[in-house]
Amino acid sequence: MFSKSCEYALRSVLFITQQSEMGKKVNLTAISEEIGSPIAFTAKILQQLSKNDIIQSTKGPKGGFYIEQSKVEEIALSTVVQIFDGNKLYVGCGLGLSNCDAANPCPLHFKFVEIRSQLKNMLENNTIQNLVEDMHSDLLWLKR
Amino acid sequence: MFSKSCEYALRSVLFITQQSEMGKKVNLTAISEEIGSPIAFTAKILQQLSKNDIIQSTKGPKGGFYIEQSKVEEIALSTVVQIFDGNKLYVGCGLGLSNCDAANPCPLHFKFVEIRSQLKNMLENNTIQNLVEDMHSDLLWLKR
DNA sequence: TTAATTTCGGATATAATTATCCTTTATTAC
DNA sequence: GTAATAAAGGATAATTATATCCGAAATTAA
Repeated sequence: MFSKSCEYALRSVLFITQQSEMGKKVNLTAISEEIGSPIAFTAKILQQLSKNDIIQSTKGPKGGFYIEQSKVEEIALSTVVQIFDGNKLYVGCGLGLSNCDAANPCPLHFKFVEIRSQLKNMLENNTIQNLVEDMHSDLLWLKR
Repeated sequence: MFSKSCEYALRSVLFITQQSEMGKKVNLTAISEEIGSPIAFTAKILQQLSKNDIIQSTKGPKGGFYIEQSKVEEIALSTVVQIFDGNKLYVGCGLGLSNCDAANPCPLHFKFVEIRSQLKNMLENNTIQNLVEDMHSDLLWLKR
């Protein structure tokens, strides 16, 4: 459904948010261990998240990654997904036809439209905050 | 959503079905031209479909691919998707966590479960026949 | 039997994704 | 200022998905 990059990004963001809420910065090593992702690859993901202004970072000792509360409240999951996977997930034809749309639908068109719009809505209507709220009951689930 | 292989497979099956209903076999060249797919790659897809007993084939002049009416009526889209993409589409955690399930859910778990089950149901509850019925009004949509 | 047509199957090539390695830059503490 | 820590960024490697090529096998028609 999502690319590995996107999955790692979402998990990283959730972990960073959890730690930021406790006033803690986290470094690359801690993140990749916590979310069970390859460390060097995760570094690239975090760079992307940082460049796209989802998370913040500071270099040097006591440095690491963190996220501002305003971002936590404002940023939807769709924003993160967009950065890594674009909009291919909920845009385009289920059969891969480039000229398929409502006016000229392939046989699967309308069946897909509803499912995709639900997925889109889910990602657009849930902020990072919404997810982290659900996390508090169980802190173990980020490990793979 | 689906892999290229899976998309080509679904489109091939639809075209073959359409032609089989008119009593015609179709060869590789015709299929790849009709559905707009790379010819040699499509050959591999058709081999897979044939080995998995979705479609039939005969070699030699006047040979080609066709599909039995019983298959058209019985085979669900999920069967084709399963062959090429396995069940990764509607199974497993949205965040890629291996130990995520209803008993130990990640934050996205229940939000994904419903969307995925809809997708699963859509693929399981629609036979090739169902799709081809929708095709008759417009024969052009398979071209990409 | 020969030639033409068509699928089958193995080997290989290309592209995209995932992943690693290493050097540079910034920051902190001493 | 030196050493340690940590992110940033460039180069490269490994893996998977996508795609091509070519010869073999089967079938048909003449």
